[in-house]
Amino acid sequence: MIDVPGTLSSGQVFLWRHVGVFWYVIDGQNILKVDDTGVIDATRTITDFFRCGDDIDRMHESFAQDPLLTELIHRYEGLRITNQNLFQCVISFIVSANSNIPRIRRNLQDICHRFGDKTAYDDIAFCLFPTPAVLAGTDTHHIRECGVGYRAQHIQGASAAIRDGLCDGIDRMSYKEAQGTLCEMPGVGRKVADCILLFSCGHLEAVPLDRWIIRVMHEHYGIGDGTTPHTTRQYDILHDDVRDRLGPYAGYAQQYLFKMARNNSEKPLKW
DNA sequence: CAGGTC
DNA sequence: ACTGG
Repeated sequence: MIDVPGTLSSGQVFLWRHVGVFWYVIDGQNILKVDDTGVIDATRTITDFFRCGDDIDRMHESFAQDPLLTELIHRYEGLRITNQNLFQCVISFIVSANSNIPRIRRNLQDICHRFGDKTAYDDIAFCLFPTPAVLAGTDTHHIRECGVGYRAQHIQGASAAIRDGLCDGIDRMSYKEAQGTLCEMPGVGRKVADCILLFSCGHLEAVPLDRWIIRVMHEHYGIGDGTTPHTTRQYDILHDDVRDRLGPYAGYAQQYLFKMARNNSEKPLKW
């Protein structure tokens, strides 16, 4: 059973809306209609957005020797990793760098309202996510008006790269090969690449090392020193240690730990 | 200070 | 270095 609201509000998906008993998710040019069980309809092809094929029992077994993860998979039962539209995911996490989740949501909504096609579904008005060509052809001055600041240059450059085919066939690449491809885009470093690799490319060994996870890995596992790595080499060393410790479902483990860290923080979560 | 990058 | 909770 999928925990739909828990998954949508876990910092991996930003463009969703709760209307009545349904959730509507903007996923590229698609609108997904979701109820408590998962995706039930869509304006385009239905995607396996909640990765229903993942072997959750097998994941539980791989966490058996880890008391913390064993507790968290019960506390947050039904929390899933999503399988998102690649381009929207790239832009989402470029926007996320050195920002906060309420602001990321606002920035992405503004991008849809200014540059995405308007449509209606179930008599509700929606704006789709713009295509790579549209954002690539937009002056950075106008992208900046969405509140993204200096990230506007990165958004335009990454959009042009994807429009020109940089990421074609990325689903057939290995983790490292896909990472190298993604990191060619401006605004995409190791952490943002790991988000894309996990949430769009299905690489469950990808572990986005953000401030929260870095802190948790230090405090609960004694891995790293709790500070953000500032070179790719530092990031890679830490990533290897973290992945070795969390196992083949490290990406899932990361999402449970991220949820725990944020829920335990002093500040009430705003979204 | 915020799901980092150049 | 942008930006706002």
